[in-house]
Amino acid sequence: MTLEARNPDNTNRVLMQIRRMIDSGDLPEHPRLPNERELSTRLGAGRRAVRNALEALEAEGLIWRRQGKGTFLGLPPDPAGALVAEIVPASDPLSVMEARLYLEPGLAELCARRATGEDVERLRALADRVAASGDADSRELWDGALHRLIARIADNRLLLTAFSLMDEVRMNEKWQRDRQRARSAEKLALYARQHRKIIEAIEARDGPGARQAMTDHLNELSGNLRASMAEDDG
Amino acid sequence: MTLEARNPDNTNRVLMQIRRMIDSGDLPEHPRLPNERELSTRLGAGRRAVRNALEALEAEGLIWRRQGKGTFLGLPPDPAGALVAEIVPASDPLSVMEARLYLEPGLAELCARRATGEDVERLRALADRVAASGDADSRELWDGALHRLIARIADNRLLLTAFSLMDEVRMNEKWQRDRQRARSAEKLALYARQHRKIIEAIEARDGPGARQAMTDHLNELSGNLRASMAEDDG
DNA sequence: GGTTGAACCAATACTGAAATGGTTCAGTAC
DNA sequence: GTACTGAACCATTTCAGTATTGGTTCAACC
Repeated sequence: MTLEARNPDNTNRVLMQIRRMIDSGDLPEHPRLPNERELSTRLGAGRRAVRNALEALEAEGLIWRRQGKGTFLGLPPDPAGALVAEIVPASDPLSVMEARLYLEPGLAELCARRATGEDVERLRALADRVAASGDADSRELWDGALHRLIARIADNRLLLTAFSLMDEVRMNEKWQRDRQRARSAEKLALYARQHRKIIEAIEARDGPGARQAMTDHLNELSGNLRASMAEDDG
Repeated sequence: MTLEARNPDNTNRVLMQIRRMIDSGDLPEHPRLPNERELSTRLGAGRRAVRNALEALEAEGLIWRRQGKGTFLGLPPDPAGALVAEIVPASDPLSVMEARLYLEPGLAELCARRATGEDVERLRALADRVAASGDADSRELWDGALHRLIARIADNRLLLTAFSLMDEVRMNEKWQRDRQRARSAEKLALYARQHRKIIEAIEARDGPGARQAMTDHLNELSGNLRASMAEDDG
């Protein structure tokens, strides 16, 4: 045998193909990528080439992998998440939004103090994915990853756990997730601008600016949530 | 057949027998009791009688039961405790103080918005207790109660859970509790003034003022902590 | 150097049987 | 009616065995 064994730049070819898969977002089981063996056969490359490509994507913070589990889009879950889920209190959408308003601006401020250049690159990559996402599911995925990365970069274990607490509740309350979805292209463009502004302040090490930008962003989300709830009541 | 079906006070007899088992402590797998069916046959009673006895013991807090799991001596495991246990080794006094600085000012602001006249009275009573305490232990106790009440009045379950988490971690960091103790009468007087200022802002429904007053207070505590740590290093 | 294919390792998920507390019901004895 | 027994069934959890998946190593090929 010894079919084709040479494809000098297969790693890069596969990398770009997987990048396209991520961009288009058409995955059989959405947040999860096909396993390495299947990617290998489907893309006509060795498993080594596939793994090289995945390693690059993981370094960029676009995917995460776990032995025995699989490869997934976004950021890895907080290790304390399982424990956190045990104590999440029941909350209504408005109080969850209130908690976000009181937690995340502070996290953005700390993030601005502590982010490295590499961190900023990752934040940008995630913000780009939010903007490039065609469907609401992908947007939600990447938006969640962006906010979580800010919380992680803030680098305070207790505050990160508090964030996870809030995030768990938010994820569990599926009934109201639709409400937080942008209803128009204008809103989407606004969110993209707000994300950019937050990241720019972080890059400039402007803590108060990052805090303010995050506050503005969440106030916008909060307003939309209230409007959507009032709409249903009326 | 229909052997003995009457044992008019079987529940009580079984209850006492199980009590003896617990007292003597000779259980095959120690913290765990034999399952209900086995107890039933071994003690010559119906399962109903055994369950009645176990219900009484559970109400007393001597045992706890979980479907599919078993019956065990002592109190049920506390999920929050497990979370705290995981966070404590990964956190140092400064990061806990940082979390306080990012959580409590917001709680004070919410508190100012939501406190009733009765709430303010209770806050004042606690602040008086702090000021009147003669020893460091009781000061710590009442000071903790004051800050916790502010968090409760803020009336957001998520933020309250986050605060409780932080509070428990703080309590668990025994190695550094001495450091946070005021070292002089001047400091004590300053803390008393700061507490008063926080409560006055809350009473005046001045959210930003309460936030600022709490920030000032925590910054003072933070400065003392740093000074005490630098002292030990030098 | 990079690539391929194959095998093996280690962590995780999955499946099905068994164990366990929770519940209901008919029957029995007082 | 009240209390107890026995049996059946339900819901949750555990456990053991299997399959899946990423992680690693190796020989061979260009």
